[in-house]
Amino acid sequence: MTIKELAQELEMSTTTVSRVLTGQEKKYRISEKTAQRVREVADKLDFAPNQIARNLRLQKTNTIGLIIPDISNPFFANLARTVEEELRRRGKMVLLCDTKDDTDLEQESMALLKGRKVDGLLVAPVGKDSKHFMENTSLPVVLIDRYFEDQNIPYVTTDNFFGAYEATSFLIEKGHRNIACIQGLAGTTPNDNRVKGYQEAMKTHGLMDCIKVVGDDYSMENGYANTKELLARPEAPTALFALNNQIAMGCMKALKENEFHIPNDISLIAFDEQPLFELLSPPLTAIKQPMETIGKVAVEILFELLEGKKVNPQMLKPTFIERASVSAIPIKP
Amino acid sequence: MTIKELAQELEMSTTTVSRVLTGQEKKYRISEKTAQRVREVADKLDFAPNQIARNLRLQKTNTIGLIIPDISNPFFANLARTVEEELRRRGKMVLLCDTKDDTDLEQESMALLKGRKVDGLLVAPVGKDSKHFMENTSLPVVLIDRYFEDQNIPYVTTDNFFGAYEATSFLIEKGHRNIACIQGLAGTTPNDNRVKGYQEAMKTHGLMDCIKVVGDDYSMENGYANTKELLARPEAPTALFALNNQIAMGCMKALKENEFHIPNDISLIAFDEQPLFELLSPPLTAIKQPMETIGKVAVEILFELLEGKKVNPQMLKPTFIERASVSAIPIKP
DNA sequence: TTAAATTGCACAATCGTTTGTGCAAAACTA
DNA sequence: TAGTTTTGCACAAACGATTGTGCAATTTAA
Repeated sequence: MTIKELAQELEMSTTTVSRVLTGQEKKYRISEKTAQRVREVADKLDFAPNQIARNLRLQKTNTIGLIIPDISNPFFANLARTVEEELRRRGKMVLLCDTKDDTDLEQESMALLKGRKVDGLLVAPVGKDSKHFMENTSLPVVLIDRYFEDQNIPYVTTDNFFGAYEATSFLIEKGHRNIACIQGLAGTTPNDNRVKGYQEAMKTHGLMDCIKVVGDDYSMENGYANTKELLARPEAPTALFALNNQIAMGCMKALKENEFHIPNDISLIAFDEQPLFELLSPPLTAIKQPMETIGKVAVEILFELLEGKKVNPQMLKPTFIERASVSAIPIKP
Repeated sequence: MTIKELAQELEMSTTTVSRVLTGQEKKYRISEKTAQRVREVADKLDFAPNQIARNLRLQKTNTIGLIIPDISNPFFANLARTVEEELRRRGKMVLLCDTKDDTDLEQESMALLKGRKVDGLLVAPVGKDSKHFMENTSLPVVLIDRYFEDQNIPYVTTDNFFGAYEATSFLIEKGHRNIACIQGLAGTTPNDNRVKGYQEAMKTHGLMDCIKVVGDDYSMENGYANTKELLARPEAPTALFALNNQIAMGCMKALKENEFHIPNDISLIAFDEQPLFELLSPPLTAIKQPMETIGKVAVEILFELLEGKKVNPQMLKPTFIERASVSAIPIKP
């Protein structure tokens, strides 16, 4: 059913029908009687305007593209959830693209979404390459989680430095000295800031020489392989700091295989929280990123961008969740 | 840049340009020389046709709506992942709707997506109410996970009866008699079939009188509360069968609080697998649904529907993953 | 050389809306 | 009553693509 057919049914012009249905009856002086009748009949025939045609005419799709590296990672799944909710609340829908941590796919996704004339883009970039972000200046973009320091694209992220600093300090205060940090993708801002937080905490406590950063990927495999390698060293660390949830899972798998028990044989802290962490034996100490807030703020910023306002990047504080995966060890003299 | 401008640049009609760009040059006898030139210039100015306009003209959006109850549940997140991947491979994009287990939101989502003229719908329905599915007969729909027996809508699902039967039998063979089943939303097909599988296994083994089904929701809270209640009974069960991952998590939380140790004090099996289950102490025995296959098959069926073919519902076999959360107990005489 | 067939492209309608503008009829003013 | 203002609605042109059809120009056939 088109507006034309509806107009025919009503024996009036599409113009009038359209104006009533878009709530512009007063602006164009449609009589209340006519307006009533239009609404009534439209309702009865449950007419809904063709969005495609509207989009074409209005040059606006009320659609936002959401590009994330891996929706099966609870971190991003949670993000997607709040983003979808917020956008829907504001009358927009979301086109989802999963880039599988692949820069090419990310680039392709951006092109596809741009071709579909989305009103804006919410991107948790893979992070290694940023040039395609600069080529698409016409489209409002807000970055989430990972961002680019050398570029002027608004972003929302966790204060990764702070979180890592706090966690590392906690380990040190518990008496740990030999703390290994297993990192994710080097070169991406969250990773690098977490590493910096770790390093800074070590330095502050005079443990400059103990700094040990290994790994190169946000994956379980990376956590697994590097933990294995660390355990094989003559001076195995007394504590591990895994820079994301996947890595932490790899750590746990390796520890389990080698029969290293947490926290007696070794301590573990993970960046990123996950519901099951609480239920592990022992429960896993973690740094929780404020996912809900991140999603909400990202949408807010995007809307400000759409309204042509100036916006500022946002850095949100994470929460340190102390659980039983860290043991106190006597400080060696 | 519109096709009109491009045509002006080339000094020819939009007709010709369009025909070349849509690969119909032979059909309409455009000379190879002209075609070449069009492609060249289009490429140089990197022209991309406005999808909205195409959509309107072609009455087709190359977009599929994906409606799921909760993207933050790993089960659905994994589903979303494979669905997105498959659809992209076939040139479609996905509009995501999270219904938060709310029938009203589900209904609203369907209306929104229909208004946006998606080519088809992939829905993991909340499951309590199905009338809105019947009202939208015009749109190809494939149901995932939950479906409606009294209606003729194609679906893809796990063989829930089989999975539950197998798991329950396993417990019985290990010597368990007092096995409690904590269910999800009664009235939804997956739940009911799982319950039936449990019941059938009990009956087959002469344990008709031991059947104990409690609970009413696919949530952690439900698992938690009912476990607490079960433990408080004079005859606490020796094994729990949690009908999904969330419920299982609730069980574990309650068991932990009451200092019931798995598997010595009580055994636990979960319907649904999750990466972390393997890393628990002890690792959790689970029934794994073939998410990848489910996603792929759902997309396949949807495409057959789009091509106007007849399709059949699909029921896929789950995999039983035996781990250490079940203990053998001596059989009482 | 002329008629017929083929080649190469353009005109204009269409998809379903929204909206600037125009024009009667009704209401008001003097 | 004649002129002015207000009211109520419709015409037709966009938005940017695709496509059935028509019509010259060229090639082929006779």
